[in-house]
Amino acid sequence: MSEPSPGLVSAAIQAITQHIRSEGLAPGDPLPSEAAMTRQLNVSRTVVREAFRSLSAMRLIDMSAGRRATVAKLDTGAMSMVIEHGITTQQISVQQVYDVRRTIEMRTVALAALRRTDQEAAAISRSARLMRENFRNPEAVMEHDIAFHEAIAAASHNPVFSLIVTAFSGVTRRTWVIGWRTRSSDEAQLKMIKGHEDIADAILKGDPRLAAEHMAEHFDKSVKALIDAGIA
Amino acid sequence: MSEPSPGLVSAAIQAITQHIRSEGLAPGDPLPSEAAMTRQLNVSRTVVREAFRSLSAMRLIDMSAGRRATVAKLDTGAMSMVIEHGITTQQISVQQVYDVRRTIEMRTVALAALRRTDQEAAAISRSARLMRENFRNPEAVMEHDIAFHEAIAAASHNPVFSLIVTAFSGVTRRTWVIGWRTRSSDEAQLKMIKGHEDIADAILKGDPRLAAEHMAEHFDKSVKALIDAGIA
DNA sequence: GGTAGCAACCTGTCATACAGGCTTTAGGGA
DNA sequence: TCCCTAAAGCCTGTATGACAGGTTGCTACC
Repeated sequence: MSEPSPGLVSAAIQAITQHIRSEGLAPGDPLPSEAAMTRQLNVSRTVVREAFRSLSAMRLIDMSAGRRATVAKLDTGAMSMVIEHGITTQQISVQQVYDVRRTIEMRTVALAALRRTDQEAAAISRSARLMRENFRNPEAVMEHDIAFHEAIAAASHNPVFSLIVTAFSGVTRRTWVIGWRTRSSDEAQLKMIKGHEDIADAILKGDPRLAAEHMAEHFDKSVKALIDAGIA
Repeated sequence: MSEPSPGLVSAAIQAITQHIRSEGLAPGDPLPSEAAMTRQLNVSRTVVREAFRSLSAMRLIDMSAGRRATVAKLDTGAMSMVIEHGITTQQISVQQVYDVRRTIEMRTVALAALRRTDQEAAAISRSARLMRENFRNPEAVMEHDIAFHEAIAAASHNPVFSLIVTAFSGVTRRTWVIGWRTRSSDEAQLKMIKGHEDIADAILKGDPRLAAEHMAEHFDKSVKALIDAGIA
């Protein structure tokens, strides 16, 4: 991927990912030690370390002192960093993120309705219930809200959806409270929570169309709330 | 984002991203030098360098010899690495990627039909035309195919969509030829190219519904081709 | 006033050193 | 013989110093 940007570190990164590929390594499998890689590539340990560290920052590998680096399980680390970077440098707007979320979650919710296990349906319902039970504590409501959406993505049984949805959670944490505040009355806030319960019920019933409808409504109201609050 | 994984490097990464945020830096703006960061954080240059290098690997910053690091424009580098990692370690399947692509591109194509400039519409049509003109050269067809989808994402005027679509391009490059081969006859191959032209025309006409329909058809046939080829 | 060249700064890479975590193994005790 | 302990040997985390080569800005000369 991308040109061999002139640099030993980039080459080392390629070599490591190439090693994972050619050896067919799975998550948890150990990688060569830094010393071994140093000899193999004939570069200094500095270069090899920077390569390992870069992959670790992207969460493609796990590093810890004393142990060799291992292949990592799929993790949203890098993706959320990219999204957050885009937001903080104003290259993407919160509204644009919500449009993407809406697009994706209209699908995850439908898939969840079709594929969810009973356990997954229960987890989704539980998050919705916890939103209501904690509704005097915005922080808690937010966390259950986020968990709700991630649980739906997980129930879609497509880890790529989970990856993307989870990557957006960081942005959500920074803007959620704004939307909450625009729902100034208890009534408005409870209505928003009701929306989540409706989604959970539709998933429980296994009705993808209904679930998608409720999800669409939820997003439309959320975006409206953000716009009312002046988020460009 | 994520726990302060015990480590000076992680702390340094946080400090740098925090600096970008608090100073409100925009793409192209320079970051502190390694030496400055070394003093500020009171750690060795080794640590600071690994932090910078990690951010550079994620394409959040640009580094080059002699110059200070600068804030980077939005780039798909990290995301495509994550996706490729998921594929090569068999944590996600090609079919799952296609499902996500279908979901997203059904939206980008509709947005493109509504928002595209004349220039963007022309670029999309051109890619489709180049597919036909080069159709004896699979490699070229593939590249124009990829460019076609990226152009549509760009015309959606939502960089997050572009980011995601482009992140998938690497996977496409590895599997595209498989789908092409299952279309064994010239007729079948030209039919697939016709599908792209239909999409381009719908975008040109500004008909989002028609564009989405053609896109759906395109993906359904592509997925079918992959399944026929035995891609799990 | 303009320009060439030098000085200062910056990143890229290397070598070395040492602290501290982990694993394995050898040895001793039961 | 078996188990348990402790030391040895790898391994990563961090620090320091050095030098090459690129970049930039300033200075002094023309």
